[in-house]
Amino acid sequence: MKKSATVPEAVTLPQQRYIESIAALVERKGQARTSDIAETLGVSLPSVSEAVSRLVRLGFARRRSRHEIDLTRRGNTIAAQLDRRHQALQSFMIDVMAMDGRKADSMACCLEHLVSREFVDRLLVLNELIQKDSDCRHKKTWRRRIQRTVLNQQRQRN
Amino acid sequence: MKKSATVPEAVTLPQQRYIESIAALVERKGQARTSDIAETLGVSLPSVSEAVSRLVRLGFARRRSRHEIDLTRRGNTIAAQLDRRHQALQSFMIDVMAMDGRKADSMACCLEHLVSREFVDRLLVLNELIQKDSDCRHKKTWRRRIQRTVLNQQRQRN
DNA sequence: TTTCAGTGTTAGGGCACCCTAACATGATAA
DNA sequence: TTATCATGTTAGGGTGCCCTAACACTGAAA
Repeated sequence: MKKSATVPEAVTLPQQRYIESIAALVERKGQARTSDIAETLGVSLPSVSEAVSRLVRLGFARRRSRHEIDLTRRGNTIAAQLDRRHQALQSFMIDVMAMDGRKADSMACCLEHLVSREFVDRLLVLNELIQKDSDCRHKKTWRRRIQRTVLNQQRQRN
Repeated sequence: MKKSATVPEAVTLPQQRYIESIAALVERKGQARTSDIAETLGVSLPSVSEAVSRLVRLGFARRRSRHEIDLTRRGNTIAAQLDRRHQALQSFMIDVMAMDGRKADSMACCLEHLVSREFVDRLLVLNELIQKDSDCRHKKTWRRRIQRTVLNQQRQRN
């Protein structure tokens, strides 16, 4: 009566990346193939093969034919969540913190996997408040201040 | 002439957690023992034993005696970084987004490992701008607005 | 039909982490 | 001094994730 070694309670971070990648490929090309996933994630074919099998076993993905992989309902739910989080984070970083678009995107790619729903909900409200702040020029001012301060800091460090 | 399997370029996320835990224990009790680390991280003793050996091998930790583990200069640098990031994130979540202290803390614990220096720098400036915004009652207003909106959303979902 | 890219999967290894069981060690009580 | 308990480490196993090498399948030229 031993407790099974590792209960797969949560979808791991790499698994989330695979799910995202499949969702993006299906969206963009209508289908996701092993080699495409490998390419976009910068990983070998066997790694993808193995990971996809795992996702299928866990009920997140499906093999529709030899060359077509897609997501189940559950998989799609996760992909949608990640996308929402990504958008919220990226928008905050770009619009409020004046971060460079590419950096914001890659940062969002990291954080989206960990951020809680509540965090994102709150962030979205904040984004909007700052955006729609009509009687006050804070957004622009702050962006400038943040940008200037950080650039100065970086300059001093070099 | 094969490329060695895995180059340990980056300190992994679990490793960062061990480093943090050691730093906290040294700070609080003057020393870190295997069992204390195991307790604070909720992990078995052998796991700690193994992890500490790894950290020692990688040059982040040191065994000063049978029951004393501490960090090297490199280890301390990482611990300090993590602490700075944690503070910045937590303060943002509590003071700006009106999050509950405990939730903010645990969220910060996740994010601190992934957030870039630049992100933190910018966040700190934003925190200050909102804090010191004397001519404008935004901070309070926004906190209230965020709090109210999110609570409403949550209520509607249940 | 035979052959051969292109695409995937299996086989076989490696490392990080985590666990339970069993063993070692050291300080203190008997 | 011996018995004991607290504290650690070793042994032995699992899973996830990644890789290279070798093998399988399929569709389209030769």
